[in-house]
Amino acid sequence: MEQQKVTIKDVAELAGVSKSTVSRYLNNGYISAEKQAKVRKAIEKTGFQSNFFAKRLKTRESKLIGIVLPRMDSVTVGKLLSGITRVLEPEGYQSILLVSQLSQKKELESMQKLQQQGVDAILVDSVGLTAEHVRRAQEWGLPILYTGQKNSAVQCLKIDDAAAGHLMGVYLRQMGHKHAVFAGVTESDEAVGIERKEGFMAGFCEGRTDAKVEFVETGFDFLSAYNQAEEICKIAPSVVVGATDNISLGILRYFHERGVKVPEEISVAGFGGYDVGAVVYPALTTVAFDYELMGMKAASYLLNILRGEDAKLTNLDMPLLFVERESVQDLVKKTFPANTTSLPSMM
Amino acid sequence: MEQQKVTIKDVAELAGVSKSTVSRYLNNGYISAEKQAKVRKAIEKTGFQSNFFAKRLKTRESKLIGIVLPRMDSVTVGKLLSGITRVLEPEGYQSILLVSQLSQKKELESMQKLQQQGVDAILVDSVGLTAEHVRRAQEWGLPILYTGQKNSAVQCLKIDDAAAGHLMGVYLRQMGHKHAVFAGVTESDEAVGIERKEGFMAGFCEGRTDAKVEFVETGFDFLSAYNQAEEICKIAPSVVVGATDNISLGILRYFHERGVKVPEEISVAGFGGYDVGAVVYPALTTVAFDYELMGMKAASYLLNILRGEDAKLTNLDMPLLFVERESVQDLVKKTFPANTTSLPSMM
DNA sequence: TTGATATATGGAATTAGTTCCACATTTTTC
DNA sequence: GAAAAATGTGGAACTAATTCCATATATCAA
Repeated sequence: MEQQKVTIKDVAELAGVSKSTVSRYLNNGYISAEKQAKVRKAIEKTGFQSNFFAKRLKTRESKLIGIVLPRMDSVTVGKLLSGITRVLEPEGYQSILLVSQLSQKKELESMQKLQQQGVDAILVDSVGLTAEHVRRAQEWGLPILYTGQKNSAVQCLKIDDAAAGHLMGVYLRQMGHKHAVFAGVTESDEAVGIERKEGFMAGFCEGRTDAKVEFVETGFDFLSAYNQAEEICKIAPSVVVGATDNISLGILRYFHERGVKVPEEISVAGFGGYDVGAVVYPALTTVAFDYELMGMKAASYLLNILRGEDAKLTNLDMPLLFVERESVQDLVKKTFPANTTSLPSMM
Repeated sequence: MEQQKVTIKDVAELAGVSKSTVSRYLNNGYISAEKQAKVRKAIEKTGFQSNFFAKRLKTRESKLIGIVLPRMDSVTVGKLLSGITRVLEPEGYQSILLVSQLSQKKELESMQKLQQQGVDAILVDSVGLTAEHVRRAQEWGLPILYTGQKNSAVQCLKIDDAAAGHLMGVYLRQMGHKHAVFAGVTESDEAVGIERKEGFMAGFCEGRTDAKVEFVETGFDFLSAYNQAEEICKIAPSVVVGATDNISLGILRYFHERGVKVPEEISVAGFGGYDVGAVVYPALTTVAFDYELMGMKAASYLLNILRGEDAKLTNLDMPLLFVERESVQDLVKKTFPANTTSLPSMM
C-alpha cells in the first residue's frame, strides 16, 4: 500500500516542532509567531495537504451534504441545485448527489448510502414521503430536510401546490372561463397530481355552480401531453390547464398543428414558469415557482441546524408568482392579451 | 467527542471473534461458515455500519468521483450528469459536484478542492483549457478527464463543433441558401464561439463563391438573442443560424412577433437538439448533440482507468445527429418542410 | 507418521490526523 | 518577589477501520 507523500509528521520534522504543534497551526490553536513561521515554511516547501479521511475520522465532520434528487435532467432540479450550491459553497460545504429515478425505494436506499458515507446532513427532493422517511428523520442523528412533498412529522419545504392551483383557478374564473380541462399527472404524486389539481378546481368553481372541470391524465413530458391533446379537443373546453408547463407546451404544439388558434379559439395555461414558456407563441400564462430560492432556503436551513442554531422552518411554502402572458383569452372583456413586443416575463 | 455507537470491535466481542475476523467477513477474506454466521448475527443485532472515514483512511479509495460543472441549471449539464450517474451508480461510485460558474479560475480552484477531498477521479466540463489544466492532469496522481473543450495534451471528450457546424453549412448550401447570418457567441468560448462558426462557414461556402455569411454576436440566452434579432432582420439573409438552440428560439420568437413567416420568408436553424426545439412552431431544424451519451462515455473512461485498465479514449468526438424539422425552406425545390403531425424528433 | 499445504484466526502494526494532559515558560497580579 | 494566571509545547492516547504476520488447526500426500 503506497502511502501519502507528505504527512503532518514530515512537516513537523522539517519545521523542528511536534505533530501537535503543526495540527494547532492548522486549526487555530496556541502557537507562537516564531513556530508559526517555521511551520508555514515547511508546509510551503513540502506542499503538504492534510488527509481528508484522517481528519474526518477524528473530527466526525465531513463538510459534505448529501442530496437525493428524482432525476438530473430537469430544469426544476437544475434550478434547485443551483440555489443549494450557491448557499453551500461559500460555507465550505460540498454536495454529493444521488438520483432516485422517481422511485421511492431508490430514494430510501440513496438516503441510507449517504448516511453511511458520513455526510453531515441530507436533503431529499422527495417523490413521496412514507413512514420510513419520518422514522429516519427522527432516528438518524443528522439533519434531514425534505423538499417537494409535505408531511407535518418531518422538516420539509415545498411549493404550495394547492395555492398555485387555486391562484390559476381564480384567474381563469375571473377571465370568464366556465369549462376547463385539467391535463394532470398521476395521483401517486400527491403534490402535483392531487394538491395542484384540487386547488385549481376549488379556485375555478368557487362561488358558482355553472363551472365544469374535466380531467385528462398525461405524463410529465411534452410527448405524452401531445398524445392526449386529441382527447382534449373532443371535450372542447374554453381553457385547458396543464399541470406543468411541459404538458401545456405539448398541447400548444398539437393545437398549432391542427390550426386551432390560441387563445382565440381555446386558452391554455400551465404551472412552473419555465423560461421556454416565454418564447413559444403565444407565450404561456403560468404560475411560476422559484426553485432556486427553494434550494437556497433548504441549504440555509440545514446550515443553521449544523451550526447548532436549532432553526425551525417557518414559511414552509415558497412564494408563487403569477405570470400573465398571452395564452389565455379574457372572455369577459372579449379581449386577447397584447402581443408583447418585449419578453418581460422571461424570469 | 461523542463516539460511534457500534464499531467493529463491539461486533467482534459480541460474536466472540477478533476484529480481524469481522473485517475479513466484511471484505470476503478467509472465514469459516460457523464464524460467518456468528458475525452476521452480531452485525444484525447491533446494527453495525462500518465507518466510512476509517475505511477510506486505510484503503485510500473514496469511491467518489469529483465533477466540476460550469453551471447547474442548464439542459446540457443535466443530460451530461444524467449519463454520468447512470454509469457510476451501478459501480458503487458517487459523485461530488462543484460549480465553476463559467470561470476558469473557479474551475481550477474546484479541481484543487476535489483533489484534497480525496476523490478517486475528476471530471471537468471545462470552459477553457489552460496550461495549468494540463500540468495537473500530468502531476496529480489521479485520473482527470475534460469534456467540452479539447487539448491534445490531456484526455478529453467533446462535441465535434467544427463537424457540427460543417454539417449545418452543407445542409443549408444544399437547400439552396446563399446568404446566411450566423448568430454566435463570444470567441472566448473556443468550441462554440470559434469552431462551430468556422465549421459552418466552411460547409456553407465550400465550392462556391456566391455564398455570404455575416456574423452577429449574442449571449447564450433567449433574451440576448431576441434583442439582436432586429439587427439580423436588417441584414435580411435567407437563413439565420443560431449557435445554440436557445439563440434560435429567441430569434424565432422575435420573428413571430413581427409577423415574419418562418420558413416562408426566412429560415432558422440551430445547434443542440434540445427537446423544446420540437414543440415550438415551426419546429427547429438543428444538429443534435447527445450529452447523455457523452456523460456515459466520460464516466466509463474514468472507471476503466480506475480499474487499472489503462484505457485510451478513442473516438474523442461524440456522434452528431442532424434533425431536420420545419424551420428551413428548401430554396431549390421551392418547398416547405411538411408540417409534421407527430413529433418524430422529440429525442 | 511425518512433512507439506491449505484454511482459519488473533494480535499488533498501520493509516494520518486531532486532542487531552502534563509540563515548561513567560507574564501578570498582589 | 512569590503566587497565580496565561501561553506554548511535546508526548501519548485516540479515532475505526485494514492488513501483515505469526500461529494453530485440519487436510492431504508420500
